Amino acid sequence: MRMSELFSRTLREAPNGADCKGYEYLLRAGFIKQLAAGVFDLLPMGLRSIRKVEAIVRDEMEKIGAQEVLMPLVNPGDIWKETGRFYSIDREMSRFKDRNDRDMVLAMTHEEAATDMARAEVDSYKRLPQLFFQIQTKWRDDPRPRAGLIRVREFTMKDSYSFDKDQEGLEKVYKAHYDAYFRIFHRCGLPVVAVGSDSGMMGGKVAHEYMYLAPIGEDTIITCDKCGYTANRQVARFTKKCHQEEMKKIEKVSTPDAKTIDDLCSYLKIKPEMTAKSLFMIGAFINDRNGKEEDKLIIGVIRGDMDIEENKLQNACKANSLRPAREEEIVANGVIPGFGSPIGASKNVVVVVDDSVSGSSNLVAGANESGFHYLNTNFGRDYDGIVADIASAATGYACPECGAPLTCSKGVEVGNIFQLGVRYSEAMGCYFQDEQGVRKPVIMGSYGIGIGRLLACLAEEYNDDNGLALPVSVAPYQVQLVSLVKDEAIAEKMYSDLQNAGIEVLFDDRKESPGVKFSDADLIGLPVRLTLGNRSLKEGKVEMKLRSNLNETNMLDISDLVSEVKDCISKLQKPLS
RNA sequence: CGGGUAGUAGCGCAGGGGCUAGCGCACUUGGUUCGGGACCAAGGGGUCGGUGGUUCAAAUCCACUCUGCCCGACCA
Repeated sequence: MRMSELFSRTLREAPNGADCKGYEYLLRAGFIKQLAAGVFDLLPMGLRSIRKVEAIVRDEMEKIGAQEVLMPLVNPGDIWKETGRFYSIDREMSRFKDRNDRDMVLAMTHEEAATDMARAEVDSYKRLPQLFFQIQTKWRDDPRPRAGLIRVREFTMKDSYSFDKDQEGLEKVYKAHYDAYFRIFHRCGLPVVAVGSDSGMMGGKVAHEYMYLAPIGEDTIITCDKCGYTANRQVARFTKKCHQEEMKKIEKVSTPDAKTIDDLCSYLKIKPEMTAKSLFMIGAFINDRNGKEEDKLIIGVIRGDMDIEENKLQNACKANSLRPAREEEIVANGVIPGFGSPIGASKNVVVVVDDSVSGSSNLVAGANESGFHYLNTNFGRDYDGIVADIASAATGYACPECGAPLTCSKGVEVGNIFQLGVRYSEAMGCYFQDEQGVRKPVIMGSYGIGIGRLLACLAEEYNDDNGLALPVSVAPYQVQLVSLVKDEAIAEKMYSDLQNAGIEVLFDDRKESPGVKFSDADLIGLPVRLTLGNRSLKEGKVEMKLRSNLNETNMLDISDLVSEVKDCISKLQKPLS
C-alpha cells in the first residue's frame, strides 16, 4: 500500500478523550475512529490488524475441530423468552418491534441462537459432540463505554458453542478451548493469565476468564504468588480465621453515635473482627408463582474486618440484580441504618451471612434501635439466614490453597470460557436420545474472545513514547518502506520486489520531509522499517531497523533485500508461533 | 441513572452582548528546503451542537434539548 493513497491519515494531536496510550495511538495512527459512544469505525489499517487477529483465532478454532457458522445479530425475542433472558436482562439488551409488532432483540451473545440451531440438528448421541464458532458483531448497550476499544457497545466477538452428550465430553472440549485460547493469545503476542471466574448472566458452574493484566483493567484479579492460585475478585476465595467460644448471653448496650465499625470499636474498645456489620441491598427476585419480578431487602452480614463482595452476595441469594438500598427501604423493614442487623428485622428480608460470621461467636451487632448495639450475638441462636462465602478478597488475605498472602492486580478480560451445562438445552428443548434410548438434554459450553478488545490490549501492551509497536503477527503490514530519495525508480523497484515476494509493505511515497515520515513510521510502528536515503544508497545499501529497537541499524545490500527482509520477518514471527 | 465538564473549520484550542469570529496543525497554489514533525508567499474552508426566548443587536445572556468526555452506579 502506498501511503500517498492511504485513506486514513495520522493525527499529530490526540483527539479529546483519548485517556490511555493504546487508544490514543490507535486513533492517531489512523486505525480507528469513533462514531458514537462505544461505537467505532475500523479504518483500513485497523481492519487489517483485526483481520490478522481473526485469522489466528479462526486457525486455532479449526484446529480443535470447531466449524465456522454465522448467526444473525438480530434475533426473534421468542428464543430469548424461552430461556427467560428476555426478561432477566435489563436495558443492556436493546429491543425493537418489527413491522408486525413482533419482539426482536439485538443479540448480545448467541446461546439462544446456537441452541436453536442445535435442537434442529441434534437428536441422537450419534450426532454428538458438536462444536461450532462464529466471528460476529454483538451489541450491548453498556451504560458507560470507555477507554477506546476496551469497553464498547458494538463489538466483534469470536464465540463458540459446544454440545456434548455427557460431562466428560464437555470437560474435554472445555480443556481444548482452555489450551487453544492460550495459543491464540500467544500468537497475537498478548500476555494473559487464566483465572477462575463468575458465570454471571451466562449461568453454569465452571468458568475461566483470560485476563490481560494492566492498570487500565477494570477487573480485580486475586493472585497467590506462591502456589499460583488466581481468581477474579468476584469469586476469589480466601482462608478466614474464626474465633469460637462458648455462647454468652445477648446483651443490649448503649453506643451513642457509633454508626460505623470504627466508631463502635473505639467506643467499646474491641477489634473489628469481634463485630458483625450489615450491608443493605435491594435485590430483584423472580416470584416462582407468578413469574413476576419483585424487590426485596437483602441484609448481607459480614465480620467487621472484611468487606462484602456484591457479586458473591447476589449469587448466594439468587437475586436477578442488586442495587444499594435507600434509607426509607431499609427503615420500612424494621432496620435502623447505622445500628442495623438482621435481629428484629422484618420477615420479608433475605438474610445472607458470611461464613466468617456464622463461624464466630459472640459478635457485636446493631440492635435496630438508634444508639444501641447488642453484645454477644450468635448466628443460629439470635437470627437465621443463608450461610455463604460473601467476603471480598483483598491484599494480604490468606490463599485458600496454601495460606500465603494474596495480592491484587487489575486486568482486562479478553476471553472467557463457560461450562454451561443444561441451562439452555433444557429451557429450549435441545434433547437427544442416548445409547439406551433415554431422552437427555445436551450439555453445553460457550467460549468467547473479544476481537477488538484484544487489539486494544495489544496496542496498550506494545507502545512507547513515539507510537505503536505491534507484533508482526498482528501489525497491519510487515514492513514500512520509507523513501527519502528523489530518484523514485529505485524505491519503486524495491516496493514491487518486496510485494512480489509476498511481503506486506506500506510504502511511504509521499512528498513529505524526512521528519514527518520518520514520525509517522514510529507512530504506525510496523515491525520492520526500511529506510532508503542518499546516505546509504551511495554504497548500494538500504537501512533496516526493527520498530522494537530503533537504535540498532542493519545495512543491507539492495541485491539481498528481499531475502534479508524475509529472514528478518520470520525471525520476528518465530516466538509468536 | 446520579455528580462533574465540554460542544466554535478535518484535529487541538482561544474569544464571552456590538460592526468582517480568531490562532496552531492539516488542506490548495507557487517557490526554497530535503536523515527526525522545515521555510516564505498567496489562498480555500464556519447554520459558533439544536430549538425557543431576552435585546436595537446573541457564538456571547436565559430556558429547554441533543451529543461527547470524566467520576460513580453498571458491565459475559
